[in-house]
Amino acid sequence: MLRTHTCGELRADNIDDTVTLCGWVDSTRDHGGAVFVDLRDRYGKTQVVFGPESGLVEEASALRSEDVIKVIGSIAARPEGTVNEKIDTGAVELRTSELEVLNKSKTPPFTPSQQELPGEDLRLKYRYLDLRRQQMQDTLVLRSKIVNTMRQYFDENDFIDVETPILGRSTPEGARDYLVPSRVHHKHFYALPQSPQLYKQIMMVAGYDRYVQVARCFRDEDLRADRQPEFTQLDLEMSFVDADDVIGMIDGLVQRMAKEVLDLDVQLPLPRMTYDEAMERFGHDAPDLRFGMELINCSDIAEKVEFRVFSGAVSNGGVVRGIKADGVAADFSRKRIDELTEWVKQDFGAKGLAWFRVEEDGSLWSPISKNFSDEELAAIAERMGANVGDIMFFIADSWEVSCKALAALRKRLGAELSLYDPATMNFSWVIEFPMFEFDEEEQRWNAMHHPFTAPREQDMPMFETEPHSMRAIAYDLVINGSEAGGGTIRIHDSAIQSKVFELLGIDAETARDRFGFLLDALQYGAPPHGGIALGIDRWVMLFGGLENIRDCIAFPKTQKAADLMTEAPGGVDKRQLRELGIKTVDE
RNA sequence: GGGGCCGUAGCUCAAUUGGUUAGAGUACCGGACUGUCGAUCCGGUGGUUGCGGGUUCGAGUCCCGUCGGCCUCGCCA
Repeated sequence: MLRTHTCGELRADNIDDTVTLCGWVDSTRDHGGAVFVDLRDRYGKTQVVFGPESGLVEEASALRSEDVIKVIGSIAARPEGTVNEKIDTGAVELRTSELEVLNKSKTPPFTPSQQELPGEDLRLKYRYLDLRRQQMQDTLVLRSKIVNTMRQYFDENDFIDVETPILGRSTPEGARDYLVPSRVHHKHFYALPQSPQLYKQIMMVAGYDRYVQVARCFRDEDLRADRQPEFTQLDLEMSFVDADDVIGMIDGLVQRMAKEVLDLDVQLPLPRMTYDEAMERFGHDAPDLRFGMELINCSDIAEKVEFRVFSGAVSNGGVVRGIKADGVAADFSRKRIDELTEWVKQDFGAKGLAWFRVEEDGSLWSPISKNFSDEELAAIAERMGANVGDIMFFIADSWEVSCKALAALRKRLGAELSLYDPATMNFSWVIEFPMFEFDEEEQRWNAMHHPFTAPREQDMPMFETEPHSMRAIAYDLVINGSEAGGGTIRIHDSAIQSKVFELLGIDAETARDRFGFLLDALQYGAPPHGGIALGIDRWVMLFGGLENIRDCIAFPKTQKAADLMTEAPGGVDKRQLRELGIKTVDE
């Protein structure tokens, strides 16, 4: 080692020690006769002093931000009154006797310690500088801790870590695949895995009854603040289990993670709610349970009123549902309400946003209140549990639109009105998801999770009669209103698998073509099995209190899926394309 | 593919809402200074206002297009 200590470990105990430190120049304070340098590495900062006796003042005054240097000197207590309480090494300083500039830095576009964060494009272009920032280091350390804790936990529980292929085969279902052309087989392509789903089921057939993997997954879809084209899952699968076993295993992980990472005691079992209840009460399959403001269904009252917007929505098979914000009516100007209205219209296709304010006398006021009788207004107020000063928002629309719009409104108001402490952590399960959802555009059924998800035993007779009512043995882990993981018990019976394929419109030939290897495997002694995948990037976001998935990943992509540092994706040589049998087209 | 916000000195921002020579802090360069820790003080360099077009006597400001970053709807079994 070029150094004897790190920049974060020297204390009063080290006084009079001769030490060698290496690191980056964080800042310099040049007093002419003496120069002070804060030397930084990932462990901390240490003040390095170049006094006149060192003979190094001239060299030291030429040091600039991010130069990499090595210094040798003795540790001394700082003079009375010059102790720096802000840093752990603030009681001591290094009196330099030798200075070696290991590498001079160009003037950086920004420095890791500057108070104002530069624009994100610049941070991504110079990611190596951005990663020197304390906050990025803390996050990557947190991420490492989370992954290590997971690995350790599953190792203790007899899981076997198995790597599955990155080069796989495209399956048209689900997200868009990233494709990799084959040089050997022209016109044929590998697909990068959206998840190791099929492989892990094969591992169960192979008798490795507890599989786990930290798996990179790829989906070529548009990005969001919490979505990257490549992301990491903690993927696991277990044999001879039911949903309770998988949920229980993850419960234990959550408890341990909360304790080790946040020193938080979590009571088990984690609460569970059905999908139907979540949609009814919160309009979302991953409700944030840190605050109330639940959705309240007023359809039965609304269907009888004169006001066509309300009654018409119900008679057309829709609903009228609302949420209530307690005691903050005065905070909602017409302008603010108009903004919310525009938002639910633009983003969720709502036809409008009705609202009522509870006046001092307890009556409801609204631009539309003249369309309601006093009795009807009273009924709404009673159903909503309205009190003086409350404001209520209603969506009169299809069930789906009411869910989307109100869930989004609830989430937004919850944050804007500070209805919860952002530092709180809430863990829960949402279970019994629908097996199928109907694709209106293509007029066919889709698997809500994937086509290998097992239906509940009692729902089997509904294949022919009401597939929309069938519920899957599925479970999503929800943390603070985010889906932090999801899994299912799989079908291990080929007769049931056939019925699912049939309903999904996948004929036997197509099924063979796409999943033949899995169907074959399931016929050679497949144990009952199921599993789950946890979104590691999101766990880091949630445990780190971060708003942005890019801050959880060392080298993330922009919204257009580009890497600003490497400038990927990039063009390739004609020769490379020729070898692959690929021609590009101009638009 | 749709909606929205943003782009001015290396960086973070301002520019009296279309009006004189585009400013400040910081960084950088030079000078002074032996106890600072956001060092201080003095001086200085630094601009195709993302790019292209248009409107206008006049555009950083308005309009159109385009590139890039972010948020979002669709999409993400």
